[in-house]
Amino acid sequence: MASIRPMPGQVQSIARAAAILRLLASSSGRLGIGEIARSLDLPKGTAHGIVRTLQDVGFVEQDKTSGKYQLGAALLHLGTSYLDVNELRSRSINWADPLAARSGEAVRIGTLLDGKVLVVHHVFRPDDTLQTLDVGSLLPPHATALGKVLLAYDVGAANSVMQGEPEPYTRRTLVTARTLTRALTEIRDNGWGAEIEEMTLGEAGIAAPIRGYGGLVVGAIGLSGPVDRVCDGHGHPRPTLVAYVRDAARAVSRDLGAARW
Amino acid sequence: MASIRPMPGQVQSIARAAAILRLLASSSGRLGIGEIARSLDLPKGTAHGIVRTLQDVGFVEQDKTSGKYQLGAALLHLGTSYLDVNELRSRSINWADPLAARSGEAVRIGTLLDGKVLVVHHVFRPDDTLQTLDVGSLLPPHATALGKVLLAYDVGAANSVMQGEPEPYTRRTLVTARTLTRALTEIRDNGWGAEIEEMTLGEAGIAAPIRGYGGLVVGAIGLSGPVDRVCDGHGHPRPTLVAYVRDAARAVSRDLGAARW
DNA sequence: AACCCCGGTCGACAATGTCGAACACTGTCG
DNA sequence: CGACAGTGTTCGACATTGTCGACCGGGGTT
Repeated sequence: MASIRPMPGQVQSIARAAAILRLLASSSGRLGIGEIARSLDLPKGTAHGIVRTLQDVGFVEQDKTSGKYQLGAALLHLGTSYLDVNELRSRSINWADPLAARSGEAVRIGTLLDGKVLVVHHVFRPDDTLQTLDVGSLLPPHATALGKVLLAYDVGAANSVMQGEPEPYTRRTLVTARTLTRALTEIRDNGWGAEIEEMTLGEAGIAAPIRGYGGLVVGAIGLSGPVDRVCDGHGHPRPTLVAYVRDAARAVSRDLGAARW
Repeated sequence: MASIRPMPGQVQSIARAAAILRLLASSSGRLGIGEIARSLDLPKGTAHGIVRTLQDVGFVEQDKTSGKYQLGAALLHLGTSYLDVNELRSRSINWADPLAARSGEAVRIGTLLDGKVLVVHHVFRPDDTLQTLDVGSLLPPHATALGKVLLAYDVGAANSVMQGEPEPYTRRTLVTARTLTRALTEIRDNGWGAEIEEMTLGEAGIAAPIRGYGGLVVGAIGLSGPVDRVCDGHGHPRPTLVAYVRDAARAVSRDLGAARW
């Protein structure tokens, strides 16, 4: 195989199947065999064989009329099964609700997946309504409080993010390597991080790292809401909210077995 | 392989990988390589190669201390990506909320996956609190209103369910082939179905089929709640609620392109 | 120290999946 | 209306690919 990895054994048919699934997930909507084969630089026949198998196991479905393929229902159950097993999530739940209640804001718990922030738990803002559950969503790491905290403790991910031109969502989004690195070191010094209108105007967030068994950062917990509620008059995150978030992060870390936190 | 070969070509390494994922999903908790290999009757080395690849693509994770494997985070995002594309879900959302509001009960939309009911959408009971979101869960088909409706229009699935000793959850659960077939024909005659304390005591549900493009049943929508609210004094589902459910099902079917409904 | 389990590795063999051409079909263009 | 450019799909020959079973290195328990 022309792949760059002479790793100790990789089942490339499985790797290709995974690539197809990722492709289908990224390009929202249905894809044809030709598009799939072209995007992944595979012979049409090969791609078809893989897709047929994926269809047999329920990982992809085919729209009978157009013949195009999309993700299958079996993946949904696998995904939620992952949530049931995920220790970060299960330990967080008990602490996320109180944090949302005390702060009055929406709370999310995320972990790093492939350089982006995967939301594994989400508690709605207590009073409000009409919020969309974004468990399972991928958030940009450089423009969210959760993401920046996670990057601060994962140099590899931080580097690869800075390699690839972070997208500017607002004027305040950190896009240069210099500003990002400075923000990350500041987060490491403080033990928490914030984001103010870097993702969407009028919104701000506060997050703190969650540590697992060996003291390693395995996730982050944070809240987000309107700037005027999250920040004080000086444009800084309200200290009380910061304390709430840090307390919650510490509590989850303790539950996960992180010794000295 | 041990399976028969009626199909034109199956990439068995992918099929095996899928089997491993399903196995990990079903047996909640972590599994070792040995257990996996034994359960699927594979050589240890082979199982290891597949699992290693699945780990590289993020579909499984390994607990560093115990060495055991569990589902990976990448599946969560794939699963929710499926929800974004799923037409049944996207069309249902607009009608599920009103149904929940009018009826005052929780609403769920499900489809058949591998003989069970996969929940693709879930609207909480309006007033109440403390409900767990079970999007992505698998419900027993023979003991839920959604399930029985789906079985009524899928003879294949109905047969395989009756083959395999349905589990009795309460005394009223339908477990024999005779009672089940009679219930299914009744559902077909009426165009809707109900379930009263067949899954959990004190709970009842009403459901109606959702039809897709060719008039084929592609899912079901239903509500569930306490018996005394869902049923009238005679122990029958309240006609008004039934009408609500049927109207919602018709509306979704129309959105999906089912002509004469 | 022997044992038995674990997960992980390696290499030889051949069964396996890959590949590209050809098929059947659709809609569109000239 | 015929040719074309698409589509998804099939098929069979080839050799690349993944499989397999023995072997390695550790941790527990006996």
